[in-house]
Amino acid sequence: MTMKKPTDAELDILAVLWQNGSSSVREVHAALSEQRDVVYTTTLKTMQVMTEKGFLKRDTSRKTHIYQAVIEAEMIREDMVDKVVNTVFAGSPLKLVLHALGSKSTSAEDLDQIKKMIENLEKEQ
Amino acid sequence: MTMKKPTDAELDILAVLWQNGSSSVREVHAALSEQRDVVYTTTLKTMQVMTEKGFLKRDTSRKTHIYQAVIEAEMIREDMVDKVVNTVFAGSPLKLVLHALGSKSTSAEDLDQIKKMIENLEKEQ
DNA sequence: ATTAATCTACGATAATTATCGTACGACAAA
DNA sequence: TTTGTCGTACGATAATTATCGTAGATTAAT
Repeated sequence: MTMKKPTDAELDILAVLWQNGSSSVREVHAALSEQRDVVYTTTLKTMQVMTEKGFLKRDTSRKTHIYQAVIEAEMIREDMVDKVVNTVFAGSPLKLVLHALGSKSTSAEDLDQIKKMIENLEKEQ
Repeated sequence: MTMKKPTDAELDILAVLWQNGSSSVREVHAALSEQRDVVYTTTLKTMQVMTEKGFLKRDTSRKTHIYQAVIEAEMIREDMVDKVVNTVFAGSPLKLVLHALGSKSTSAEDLDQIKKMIENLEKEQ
């Protein structure tokens, strides 16, 4: 009973729902349109398909259906990170971490949090 | 002239070539077979298509062609990490880092390296 | 020289994704 | 009540991926 993984386009829609919470197609489409060109009915259709697949569920009690993510981000993080690590980072999580720290500007607070995390990990060992 | 991104199956093949260096189809296929079930000619065909796309180039001077990756891991890291961060980590690189540190057992040496990296970043600020 | 093993070429097709257009119902405004 | 807006349903199809099977060439082994 393994949940099939969402496609690229589906992932973008899930991201919107995770970010903003349950939304109408119109709302999701507005957010998507900021990233790339897409027609309204394409978004609609994709969300309907995602509902069939079990990724989303919806409230149809009103004219404007409200969609909610069923699958949670936590459920696919592991797989996605593994894939990235095992392909473009030669299987080394360390490289991924160093890359993430290096390429993106990380705030002082964030660095603090990471240091705390490291201290905890060192205690465990 | 944007390089189109490799598909999932293609990425697996690239990973093998990045890891082991230029290889024959037979060699790549052997590595792939350890991960999942796939027929030899499928691997062959995919690698031929990848060559057409410009992801690979090959030495055909001998009977057994030797394939080499043209695209480098560095060229698509950014995009892949961005995608992961923006979808399953709510746009926060920090969350990705904490996740990577937490879920995988990180060695003391690795933690040390990260600490050094953080110190350097703090100096810069 | 046969036979067997190893490879590439390549067509075919299944499967999956991504995109749109059209139809049509509900509802509100004029 | 007619018209325009907003929404869903859904078929169709293009585009892309993924997978195999078969044919035929080359090389090695007997």
